[in-house]
Amino acid sequence: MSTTATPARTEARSKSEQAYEVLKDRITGGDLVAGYRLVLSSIADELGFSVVPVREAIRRLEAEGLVKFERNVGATVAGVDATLYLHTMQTLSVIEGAATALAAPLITAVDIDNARRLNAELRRCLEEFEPQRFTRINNELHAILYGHCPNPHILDLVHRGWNRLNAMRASSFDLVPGRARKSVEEHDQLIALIESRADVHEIEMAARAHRTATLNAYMAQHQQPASAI
Amino acid sequence: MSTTATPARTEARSKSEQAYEVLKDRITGGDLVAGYRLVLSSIADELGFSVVPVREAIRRLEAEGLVKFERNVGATVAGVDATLYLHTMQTLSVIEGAATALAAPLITAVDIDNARRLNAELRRCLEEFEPQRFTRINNELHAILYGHCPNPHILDLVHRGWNRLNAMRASSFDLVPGRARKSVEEHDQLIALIESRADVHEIEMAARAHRTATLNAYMAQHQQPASAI
DNA sequence: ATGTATGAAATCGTATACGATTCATCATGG
DNA sequence: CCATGATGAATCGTATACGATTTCATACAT
Repeated sequence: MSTTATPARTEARSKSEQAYEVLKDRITGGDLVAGYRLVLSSIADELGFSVVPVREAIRRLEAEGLVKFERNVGATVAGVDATLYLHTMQTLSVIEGAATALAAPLITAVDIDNARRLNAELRRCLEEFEPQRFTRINNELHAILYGHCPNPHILDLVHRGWNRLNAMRASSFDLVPGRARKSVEEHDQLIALIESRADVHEIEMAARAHRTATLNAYMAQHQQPASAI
Repeated sequence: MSTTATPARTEARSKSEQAYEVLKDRITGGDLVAGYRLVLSSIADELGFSVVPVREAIRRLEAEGLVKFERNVGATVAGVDATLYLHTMQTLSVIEGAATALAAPLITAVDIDNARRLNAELRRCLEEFEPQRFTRINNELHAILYGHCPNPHILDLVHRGWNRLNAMRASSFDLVPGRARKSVEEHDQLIALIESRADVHEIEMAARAHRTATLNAYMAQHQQPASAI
């Protein structure tokens, strides 16, 4: 305690980080719709900070692709352009596929159990029609599968991809009607593959295909050509 | 003189960007050795700027992994830890493989010609022993192969990966003696594969293997276990 | 009526100033 | 002699202030 009253805890995160967390949560949580304009002074006032840390937070969000920043004009929440969605999904298919493959050899029996439990939850969400919950559980399930990836860079890229995707409200499954059910089945196959210690390359391709299938379903519904990889 | 003499050209980049460019060039150019300490006020004085834009530039470099930043302590040029090198190479192998595969169908005959010319240059660099030039030409050659990748996210990740790698002086080939010669041969095979419009998956695996081979050579020399993917 | 010039308002960009934190140094007691 | 706590310098974190740029509305001329 430096002065007397307030402990001034050294572990307290900086205001830049606080602003970053708040804005990130709002964007990925869907509170801020795409195209929403982020004005530095307004946000600063609301948070009780100065504009400087807010500015830094926004630049950081820009680097992660969650907001678009134009010089001397301002920042807006990144839009959901169809091609942007395509590119994000494609990138994530590659990265998450690799992450899942790298994590597969290190997965434990407990992880497998948890994954199966979550997938059962997903089935229940389907029956009771809880899309919100479905999306959340789906995130957790995949996080288990790629979580042991020993390469922090790749892990970081996966997280960024998921963030961007979550920011695009109507998270994949709302967009394509029949997709969710198939997705759950693919989870079963993928989990079985990992459990059996299959070839890492096979696992990678399965994980990639799982995501690419969602993408293709989306593309088919929106009548656009899908590029193969 | 901002009022009358100088038109105050609107195209001038902001000081943040200028600082970013300068620092990035110094780091990737090898002028700043790993571990070098970046003090805000010193850099600001040297560039004639205030600390604010310099700070922003450094945070941006941090996001790209070129500098390490510690709160209330300062920034240092990111180190060349062996495991960091491994992780960066592994990530790049995945990303660049995908980028090359996605770009392959869009490549032109001119590109193929240029690639072959550059690879011939590489051979000459080997004979005349010009490692610096080899690294530069090698960059250009790969840039041609993945350049047409239609996914800007993936392209961006590739560039970041190369930046990080370039920042690690002793760029791969100085580290492993016999590797460069084999690398040139693999280029020939990869170019032929792309020219023949081979299966994109095959191209992806070849491009990935090309980079993984460099990584494995490095690992073998440093007696560490290589993880398979 | 439409296009263009002019002005004001909004917002960003940067400089300066000061408080907060970390780290090293040194004195002090065991 | 070593451990521990105080003290100071170096550096980062943020607030405030002001200048620069963009944008939009308005008035004017064609």
